[in-house]
Amino acid sequence: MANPSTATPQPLSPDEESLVRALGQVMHVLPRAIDADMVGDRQLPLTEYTALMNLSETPGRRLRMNELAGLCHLSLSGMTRTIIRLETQGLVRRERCEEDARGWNAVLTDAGFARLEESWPSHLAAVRRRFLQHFEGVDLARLARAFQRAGTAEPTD
Amino acid sequence: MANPSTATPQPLSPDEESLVRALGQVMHVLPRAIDADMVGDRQLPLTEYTALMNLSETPGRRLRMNELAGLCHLSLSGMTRTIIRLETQGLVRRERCEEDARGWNAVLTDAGFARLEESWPSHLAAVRRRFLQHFEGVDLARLARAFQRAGTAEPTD
DNA sequence: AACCTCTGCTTGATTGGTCAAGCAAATATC
DNA sequence: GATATTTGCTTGACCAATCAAGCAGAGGTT
Repeated sequence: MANPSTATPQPLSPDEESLVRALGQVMHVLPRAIDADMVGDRQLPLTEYTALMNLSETPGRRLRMNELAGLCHLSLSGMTRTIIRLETQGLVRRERCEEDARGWNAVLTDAGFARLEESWPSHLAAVRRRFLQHFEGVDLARLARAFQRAGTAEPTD
Repeated sequence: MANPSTATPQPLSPDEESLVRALGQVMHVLPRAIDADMVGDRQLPLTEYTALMNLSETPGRRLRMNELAGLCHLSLSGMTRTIIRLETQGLVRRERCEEDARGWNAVLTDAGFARLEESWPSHLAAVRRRFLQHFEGVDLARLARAFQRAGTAEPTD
């Protein structure tokens, strides 16, 4: 990508403009709102909830730090720190990886699973109230595909 | 909000589930990608760009800290710090507010405006490539309205 | 088997944000 | 018009994330 903006692209149309602005606002408001709902409700911040949730969906309820970080959209060091927080609460335990002694597995404890079960209704409700509720009548599957493209695709140069 | 999750709401459908996951990813990836494009291109981080942009769209190219913070989706103290960064680069100047001596106006300097003009093609290109491009064929106006609701609405209890 | 080099994770330093406390000007109340 | 309260912004303390450097185990090459 030597100089991606040699030619100035088409300015945004009014619809594009308001979509971009609205997305900016949602990206700011939504995680805070959901996090606040959950913390107020069950004392479990969104980052930690996400980690527990991803662990719970996995056979053996365990994941390598690497993979978990990817699933949580966190850097490896951010993940380390999150797991440490969870470990001190007894919600997660770390075990050396059997096939590769450099690796660690984060393992969901029974307490962690219980905590997750306790929290998920609160999370679910927050997601519905704060987000999904406002998309009645929108083609969700199509929208999801568009977001997946935007989230994963490399930009066309 | 005494206990918003007394009744467990309906679990997410597969479409809802993947929309939520995809949104999570986009919220993580998109600002970083755009910011990286812009920093690589013009050395102007997204937060600072947003501040300059909002100032430029205003009569007199000036705004009270309060209003600017709202437009930039930043806390007042976060805004103070951003403006300080911009001030040391000479892109913004602060002036006591005439009608209310407690208040400050952030004023876009000529250098700041020039910097913005220099950067906006890069920002525009990034937004198109990283985001809008993936929404061909989607009803943008309708989508924008849904996001506005999600961003501004108080949740229904 | 001794030696790179690579990989998986942690740790230290920094950053960009938040909240709470502080300060100075404005406004209301008596 | 003095005092109390509120408002607008800044400052200090903190926090959760990042990046870069470090360390220990794995794996190849000779």
